[in-house]
Amino acid sequence: MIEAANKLGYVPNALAQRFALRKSGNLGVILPMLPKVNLFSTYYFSEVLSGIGMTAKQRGYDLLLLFREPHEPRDYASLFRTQKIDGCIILGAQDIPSERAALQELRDGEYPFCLVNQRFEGEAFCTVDADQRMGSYHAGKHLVKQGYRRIGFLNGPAEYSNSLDRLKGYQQALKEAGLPYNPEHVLVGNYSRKSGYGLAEAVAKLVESGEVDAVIAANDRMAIGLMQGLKELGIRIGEHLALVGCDDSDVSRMTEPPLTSIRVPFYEVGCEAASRLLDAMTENEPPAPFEIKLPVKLIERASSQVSLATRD
Amino acid sequence: MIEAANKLGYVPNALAQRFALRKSGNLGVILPMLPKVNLFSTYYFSEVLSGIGMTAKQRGYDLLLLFREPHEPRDYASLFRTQKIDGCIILGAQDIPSERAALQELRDGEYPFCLVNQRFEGEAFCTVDADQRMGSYHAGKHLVKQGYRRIGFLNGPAEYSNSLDRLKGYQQALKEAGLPYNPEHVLVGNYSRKSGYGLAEAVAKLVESGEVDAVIAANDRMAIGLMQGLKELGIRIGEHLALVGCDDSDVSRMTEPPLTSIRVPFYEVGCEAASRLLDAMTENEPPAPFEIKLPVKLIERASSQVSLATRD
DNA sequence: ACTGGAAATGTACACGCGTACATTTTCTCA
DNA sequence: TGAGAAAATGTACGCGTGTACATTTCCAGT
Repeated sequence: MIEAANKLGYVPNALAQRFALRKSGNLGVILPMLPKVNLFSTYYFSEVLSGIGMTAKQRGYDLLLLFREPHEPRDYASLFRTQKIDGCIILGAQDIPSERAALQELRDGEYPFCLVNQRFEGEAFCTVDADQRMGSYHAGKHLVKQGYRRIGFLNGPAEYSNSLDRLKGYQQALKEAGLPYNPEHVLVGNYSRKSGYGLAEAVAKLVESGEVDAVIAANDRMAIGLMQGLKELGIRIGEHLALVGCDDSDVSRMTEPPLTSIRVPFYEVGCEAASRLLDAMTENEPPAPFEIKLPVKLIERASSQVSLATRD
Repeated sequence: MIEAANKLGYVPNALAQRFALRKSGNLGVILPMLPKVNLFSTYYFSEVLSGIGMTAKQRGYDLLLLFREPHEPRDYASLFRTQKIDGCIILGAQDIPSERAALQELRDGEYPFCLVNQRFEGEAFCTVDADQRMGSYHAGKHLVKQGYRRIGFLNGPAEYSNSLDRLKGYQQALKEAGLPYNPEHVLVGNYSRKSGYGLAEAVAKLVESGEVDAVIAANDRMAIGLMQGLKELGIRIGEHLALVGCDDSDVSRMTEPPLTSIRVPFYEVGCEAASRLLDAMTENEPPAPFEIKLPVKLIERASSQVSLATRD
């Protein structure tokens, strides 16, 4: 019977199946448009996306890619109302009112969703994140161990919870080492290479005045921009200044000197988010909120070596 | 009437609409799994994907992302048979028998599809590509103009048509400059940084024996790997050897010295592929094959400057 | 051989929309 | 005011599957 159908070339029509089941079978992935203006690294997105994609595939879901243009109103709920998706994962979310409102609407409608790399203070959403706080904590500890005592911090914008996490880890490392926290040693870029480059002068001043001998950057792109800017100003990384990045992206291996960085398991983050979300979707109760933090790892390279610290 | 419906909170059900119309409304994008093993650059995929995504969005199509695992059988046609997609764009296709068979099946079934950055000799498929041949031709001309006369070539595997295109452009540039073509000056990697790194010794020998004073690499990743390997062997780019990459990826700006490279309009490639394919899909005749080649542009940076060439 | 229950098979309907066609209403012009 | 055309509204059905329920078949136990 079944083999007869196969021989006749019958293939079930996914459209009709899904209509009958009232399930789209689609897992939506919402992500900001990222061409040209590479605020986020493509490395980050492709890793997370691959993780989501693999997990969804294994569990029989298709991936619907939903690009959000920068200033488009965030109406995630109608994707559910129109039955285009059965659940969604949101990448590159920001802690701004319109985003919060859109997410609250999802929660109130009991639509299953999961945030990646962004948490919202005071809200019990499902979130999978890397332990960014521990990341910059380890970076700070590492620099202290290498003998650096005047550690600056190059952070990203506050609308990303990761920025706050990283700052906390940095502060914690300073505190444990008995070093003072000085807000003037914290600079803020926007995660782009250019913003790092643009802050090179400010960092140079801090270095030249002896206020700072090491910098932790909140991502590799800014770290690399900073490296380039500092180089033009005659400041050599690994000699005049130690530098630690974050993401352990491809480019961290390609700089001169290679960049010490914090490895974030982005692929696993994607897997975890998809896996948890799909779990919640199969039991059709309102999904229980969770906050996962995956461990990160410091990858030591030459940019944070001991060279200058030993000289005083 | 219509406003009444809106007030009552009616939203049309996309599932039912599509079922009734017998159209999925989905544009499939097939791409190889790319985590960890970064044979392809994430830059390439995210640019092309963004271009496709924007175009599809404007025209009311959703994007269905279909990851293909390396050794999975390529059954693209059943995506159409099950009505999961109405058309598809294939990224990272390879010229190997199983791929050709899968594509021929699509064509025989008159399923609309478009290849990106891969052409198949002897087949009339729809293709959008960058003019890679002109790219390495310009690179060659540029190096000749800078005074280099012993130009080597670091290519990628032959199952990508772009590799052959680039080789042809390289040969053409040599010919026009009256320089001999020597197959021993062509090395083959696999587009990964590591493969470039691994070929550094071979290149070093060619440089030290005076057989080669410049190299064109088929992508930036291999060029950067090569740079790193050569550096460890004491050969300095821009001094002992000129180097040109291809892709003009982010990293080309981050190397030391910055890498001359060929800018490929990947975003536009994505737009063009999606746009043409959607055009073909709306007229529901069997799609007329096309082969588009988008122009590329040489971006001159320090890695191919005149420094050594002027010294002899 | 008869009964009871499990398994296999058959049947009818619902899902929510688009569409074609029938019906009603509105409008135009004589 | 009425005829005719044009527009608005109403109605019925089909799309291909899942599912619940009715029916039949099968089989074991007595």
